[in-house]
Amino acid sequence: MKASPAPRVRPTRASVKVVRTSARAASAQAIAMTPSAASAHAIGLLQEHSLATLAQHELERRINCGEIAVGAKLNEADIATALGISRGPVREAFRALDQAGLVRVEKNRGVFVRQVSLDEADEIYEVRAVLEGLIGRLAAQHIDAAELDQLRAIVKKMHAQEKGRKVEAYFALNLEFHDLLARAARNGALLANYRSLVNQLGLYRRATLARSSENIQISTRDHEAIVAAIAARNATLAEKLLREHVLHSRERLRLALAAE
Amino acid sequence: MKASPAPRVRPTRASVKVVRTSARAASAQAIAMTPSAASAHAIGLLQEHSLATLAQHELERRINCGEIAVGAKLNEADIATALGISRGPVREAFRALDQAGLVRVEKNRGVFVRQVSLDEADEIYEVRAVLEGLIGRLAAQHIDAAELDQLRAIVKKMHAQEKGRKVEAYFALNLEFHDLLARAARNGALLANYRSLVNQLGLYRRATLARSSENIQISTRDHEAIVAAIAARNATLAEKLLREHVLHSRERLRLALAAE
DNA sequence: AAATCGCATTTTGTTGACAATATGCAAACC
DNA sequence: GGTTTGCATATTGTCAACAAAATGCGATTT
Repeated sequence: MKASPAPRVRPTRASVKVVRTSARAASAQAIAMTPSAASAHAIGLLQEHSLATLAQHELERRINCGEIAVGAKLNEADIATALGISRGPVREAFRALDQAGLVRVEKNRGVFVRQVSLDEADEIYEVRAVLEGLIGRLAAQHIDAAELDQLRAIVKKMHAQEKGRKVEAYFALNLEFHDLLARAARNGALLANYRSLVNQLGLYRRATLARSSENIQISTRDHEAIVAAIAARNATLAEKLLREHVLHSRERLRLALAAE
Repeated sequence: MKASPAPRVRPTRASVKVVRTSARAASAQAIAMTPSAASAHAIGLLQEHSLATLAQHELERRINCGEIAVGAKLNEADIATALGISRGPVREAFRALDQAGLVRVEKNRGVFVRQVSLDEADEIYEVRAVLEGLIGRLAAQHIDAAELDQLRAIVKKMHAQEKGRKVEAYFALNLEFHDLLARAARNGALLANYRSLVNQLGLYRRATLARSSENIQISTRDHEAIVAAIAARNATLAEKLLREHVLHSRERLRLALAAE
């Protein structure tokens, strides 16, 4: 389910009609119910998440962290009982995940975690490169000081990891770096498409292997140059650097596979 | 969750096991069942489409052609009875459409055809511009002679429409032109993302109005230059022209709205 | 008269049951 | 021996009923 942060107009019955979550929370505060931040958060979760979206996110998590193997078959009944729900919401989650490119649904046969071949990964990387270029261009124009600081902090942490062999930690930092940049571009459609591609790239069967062989030092140098270009508000350079950075990543991935 | 440990490659009974649809169809031909093309197509449809995907495509069609208004509420029960099915498949279709960005699902309130604001349309156009640029670059490299001919035929038809006021026909040709180009790029991820964006742009509330005020002559000149660049295998020029073509379209859309 | 409250109705969320299809094994057949 | 055929099982597709929430209207209160 999408975020739909905005309008929510619904003009009917303006008197009784509340703007829902926000107005509801506001009135609760006005009456001094003072719900703890925790319970308020829980209420928000229940209001926003149906069992279907819950199942969707949980499956997404398990697929991304490798808990569910690529290519594995997802049994409706098993998943339903594992999550303590019925098959209906699980099926709905499957449809969303299929559209997101994380699983493929074969009628009367089942749903399988999508396999991304090397060729497909190449294709995805090529699209990601131009999107990332656009991210660089827009981020250079729209990023604010706080975000720039966060960017620098992430690069600093990357340096700290450089010597240690904590590849997983570096990988997480890398994701954080690029997602922060994508948000700083201030373009919702771009952000959604970027995240979708990254999600699908996570499916590439040997991604784990690739992580370990990625040349962290080079990658970190890339990141430093990118931050510098964005801090200097040089949109053209940021675009170029980010696009090339993605293509370099693809090249490193290819070399790592060839070296096997 | 049982986790289905193994990828379940299904190696068992290699003799009987078929690779499904393809092998099935092949064996049918081998036995000289010779099903008529029509019935073979029907069988394929039934094998591939569940009621959920059927509902999804039907709703997509009705939304795209304006039969279902932007912002309209989609009532589960109504749609189910209208399609002659139950609510389950309809709900599954909703999840897929939500993920595709065509509708938004609000828990306990219903699903609504997504409203795309002018700002959002701008954002989508900006993403589409870089994707279309990549399409131009790749199409210049990979397009074959038959596709080039089709491209030229479409442009020719556009010229024929130029004088007539058949805006709808021109609009359809325009879609066909760009989709053909997107296919010629030979990149599945790019094609999927491109189509998703175009689909969402179709939701822009005044798209119909914009079509009529779009300067057809300029647009057709753009198309001719694009075809020329691609025929000359000039990837760099094709990329530039297509990106600018999209941005010009956005500009025309903006002007048409401002003139209201 | 305006706002609030309560209740009937409508609509969505979830579930369990049933039907249709595919899968896997064993017997039969050449 | 290898292939086909039939049947038991498992899994998916669809449906209808139930539960929960929201909506809309009218009564009540101030």
